[in-house]
Amino acid sequence: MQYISIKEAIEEQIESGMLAEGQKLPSERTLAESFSTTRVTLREALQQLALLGKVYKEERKGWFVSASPLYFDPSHHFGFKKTCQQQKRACSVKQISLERTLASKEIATYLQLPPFSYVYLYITSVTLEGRKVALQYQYVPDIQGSALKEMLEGDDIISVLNKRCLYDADGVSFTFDIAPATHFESNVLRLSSSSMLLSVIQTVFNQAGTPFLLQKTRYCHDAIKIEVGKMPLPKTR
Amino acid sequence: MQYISIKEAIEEQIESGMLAEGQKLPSERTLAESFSTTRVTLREALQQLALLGKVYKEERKGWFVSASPLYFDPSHHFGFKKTCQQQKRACSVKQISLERTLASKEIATYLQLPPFSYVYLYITSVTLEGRKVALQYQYVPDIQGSALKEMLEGDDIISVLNKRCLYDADGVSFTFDIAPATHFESNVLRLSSSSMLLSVIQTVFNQAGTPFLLQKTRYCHDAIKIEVGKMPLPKTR
DNA sequence: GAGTGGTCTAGACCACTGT
DNA sequence: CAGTGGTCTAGACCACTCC
Repeated sequence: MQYISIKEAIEEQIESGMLAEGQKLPSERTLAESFSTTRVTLREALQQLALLGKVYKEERKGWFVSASPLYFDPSHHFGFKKTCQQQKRACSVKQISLERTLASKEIATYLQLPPFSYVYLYITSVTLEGRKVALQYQYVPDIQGSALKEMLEGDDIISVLNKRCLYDADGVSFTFDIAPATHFESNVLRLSSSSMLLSVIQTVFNQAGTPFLLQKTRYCHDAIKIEVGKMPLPKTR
Repeated sequence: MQYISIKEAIEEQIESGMLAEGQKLPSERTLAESFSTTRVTLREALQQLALLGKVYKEERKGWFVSASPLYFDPSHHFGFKKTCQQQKRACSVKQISLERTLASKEIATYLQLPPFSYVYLYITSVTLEGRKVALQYQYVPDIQGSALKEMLEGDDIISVLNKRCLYDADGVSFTFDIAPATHFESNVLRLSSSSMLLSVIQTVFNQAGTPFLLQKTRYCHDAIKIEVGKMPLPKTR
């Protein structure tokens, strides 16, 4: 198993600090030659490292050393901005689109809406220290959704909704999954079309027990780790 | 992108019911010939399907169609047995090993133990309708751990511990992650050494707020889905 | 023993990136 | 335009499974 030893060799380079966080690895051809092997075998080794979260790949750009992850707690309704502030990470959340659309069956079920309901869909991207690491789809029922029209670039969706209706801070349920990136997601996050992304789907309830926000976060597993019901771990950066 | 259309062709065969749950796919060589391509490209297509959770692979056995998943809620301390009963799935939990061992740094941190503490490590495998789909590592501090000696094959660890100390049903915190299977895990679950497994790490607290059980579940993502704070979804099987 | 998946070689062409 | 990653071909040998 040649690719195992190649994996370990590159891993050691990273652990030892020879390759810094965010640094680009040499080209696949160069690396393959270094290890006297072919690109196929080399890519196998890199894919192992990607699974481990040590490296990641940008479409047609190359392979990069992963930075230390952000810890995210989906049992809160905090946005990424607040989470990043707490962990002293430089993060920016950018609007991609905002539209009113017919709720899919899945969305309607989560939000307990009747058929043919409309929802507002607010899509944002999350950039952590220069790298796009997540996409967020936020679905708001039509009733409160009109509040979003007043929203300004950079506003937190929860803050805006909070002006309209109070919510119960404990009222969050969530789901965890894994799925390959869609075409849209690959484009935005600059991933290969084959990349896998993890998903967290959070439903936020108001005090009456009615769901009023569905938040689906699709993220790169090497960049964001899920920590439920814990304080963020002390970081070593 | 030939592998995309191959992926979709096989996917359609599965969705249409031509390939039943648990059924073995034809050999890679046969499939490659069917699609007039090489094994490399074909395996790319199958890996995509594996990411989607539609198929899975057993080491040196071949590719199989995934069955519908079990929904597991880590915010409870229910074992798999109870979860399976609720969802009317045939599941068996089998002991692999039980030993007293020095707590690693990670385990000691989670269980809030001082250095050089001993823990009991109870390892079980979870078989869902004939397929091994998960491994569980359960760590119990030395104090309560001796109770495990009385445990019989098939006993639930929580039930046994419950005789010794009461616990607070809400006192569960947990973490998600993803990591490649270890050598041991590949062997037990019959996976390729390269396979990725999802992890849930649950810490169960007693009424005094002291952690008394750490439970790490390593599972195949196509076979088990995480559902937090929800009732199991209605199944269509 | 035939067939399988696991691993690997040594190329190739294309679309795209960065300069 | 040179170089890169994305994709693909057409083989090969080995260890293992299944019959």
